[in-house]
Amino acid sequence: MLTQTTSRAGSFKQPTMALRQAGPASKDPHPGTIEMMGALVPFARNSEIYGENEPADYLYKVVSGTVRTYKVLVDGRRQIGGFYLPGDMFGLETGDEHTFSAEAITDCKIIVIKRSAVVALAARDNDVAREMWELTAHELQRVQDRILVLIKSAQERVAGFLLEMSDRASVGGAVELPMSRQDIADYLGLTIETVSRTLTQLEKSATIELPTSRRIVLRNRSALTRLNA
Amino acid sequence: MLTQTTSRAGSFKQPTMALRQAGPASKDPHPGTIEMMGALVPFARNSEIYGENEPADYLYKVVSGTVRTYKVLVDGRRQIGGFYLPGDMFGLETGDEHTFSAEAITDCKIIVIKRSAVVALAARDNDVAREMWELTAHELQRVQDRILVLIKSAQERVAGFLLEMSDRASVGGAVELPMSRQDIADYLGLTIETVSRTLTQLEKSATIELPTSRRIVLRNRSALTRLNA
DNA sequence: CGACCATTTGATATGGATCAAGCGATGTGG
DNA sequence: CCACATCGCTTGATCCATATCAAATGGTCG
Repeated sequence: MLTQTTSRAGSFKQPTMALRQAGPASKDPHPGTIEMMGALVPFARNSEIYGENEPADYLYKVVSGTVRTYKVLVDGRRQIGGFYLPGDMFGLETGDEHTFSAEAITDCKIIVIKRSAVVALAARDNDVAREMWELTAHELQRVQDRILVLIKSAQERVAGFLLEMSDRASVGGAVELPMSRQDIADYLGLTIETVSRTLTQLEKSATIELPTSRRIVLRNRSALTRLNA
Repeated sequence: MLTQTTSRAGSFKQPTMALRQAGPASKDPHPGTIEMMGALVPFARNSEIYGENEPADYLYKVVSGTVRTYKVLVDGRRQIGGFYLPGDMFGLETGDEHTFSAEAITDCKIIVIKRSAVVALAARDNDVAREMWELTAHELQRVQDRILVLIKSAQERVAGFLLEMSDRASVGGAVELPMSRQDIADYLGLTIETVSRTLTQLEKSATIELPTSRRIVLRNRSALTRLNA
């Protein structure tokens, strides 16, 4: 069902990074403290950040670039869990192991934070514990919303996606898509052909413009909102 | 798309309950403390426990019976967020308002816990804060899994549902379904007809038995697992 | 320029939705 | 206690949105 487009280019994984350990960060913490506890690590386009079933020893925060998390089913279908843009945290899935894999879609700079340090700190500092709770709750909200997306029609999914991205990756009137059609399809639970067709359809109805395949101008936002049902 | 089967029978909502307030529970807390802070409230079959967009002032834990959470889209489609059986907590969605509604599928007894009390306690007690984090993370895990379900075929969804329910509501070899076909359909993102047809199909292939429509015997669990892909 | 990869476009197939009856269990009123 | 209405479920016939298969186009990089 999926033609394994997912290139696994320079699979270099956890690059034995010199983590600046939590050190003095333990005193005087405040909201936003958590990211102070990590090291800034660069990841190349298409490189793996972590793999499914690996121990979830780290949390991640995007500084620049875009990340996708995903899961590949036995039959090859790939479901993208989410796209993470600068400012977003990811990797805070539940248990001891990651339930998704994560890859850099573009070259990225990512803050990598040792989970044990956060957990230890959270045990002493309520603000940190609450920040973790809030981050998890926020992620829960995001995933809840995705469930609603997956029961909608192709038009509704694509319209919703465009609106979502325009809120998150808008650069002067246009949406700049860092991800491929295959990524979008696997995110929305559609095929690339359906995504492509839906976009051209929206273009023909003057709802959007497609200067290039990765750049989209929303011409009629209310029409999209209406489609979003 | 949905023939609003969702009866709103005795819509009596928050029954001005005399909440046994947190009182002495604030001292000596330990894992599992949270539920000690609530009152046991009965809800009748099909009654609303809370509505979408209502302030999320309470958390809930099922003692007996079954609960569904759901959301109705503008066009009438209904998506069930989850089924909650004895021992399960629900209502811990993110922000200040519930993003789903909750109804009793059967007569229920439910522990109702004031959120503000939990939050206040969590601010002082790390174990409580961590318990909340874990509960939220657990719910996140559950919703993550549901996303994968929604990209699968009808057979896969139904097979997965049966396996899930047999782990959760098995009574001596048979699965006892508290919910209607419409509930199952709205949970899996299918129609009642497709759910029904898939079940008869599984019955014909001797994978399951259907002594009654609400009672299902799994005859060939490995076949279901295989279908579950 | 030519090879390659991403995207679009076209033709056809199909799984599940929709529309429409039928059927069995449950409950109600005569 | 039975006739009948109701409700939840199943089954059948048809339709349609999206997948699948296939090919053309366009953009990028050596």
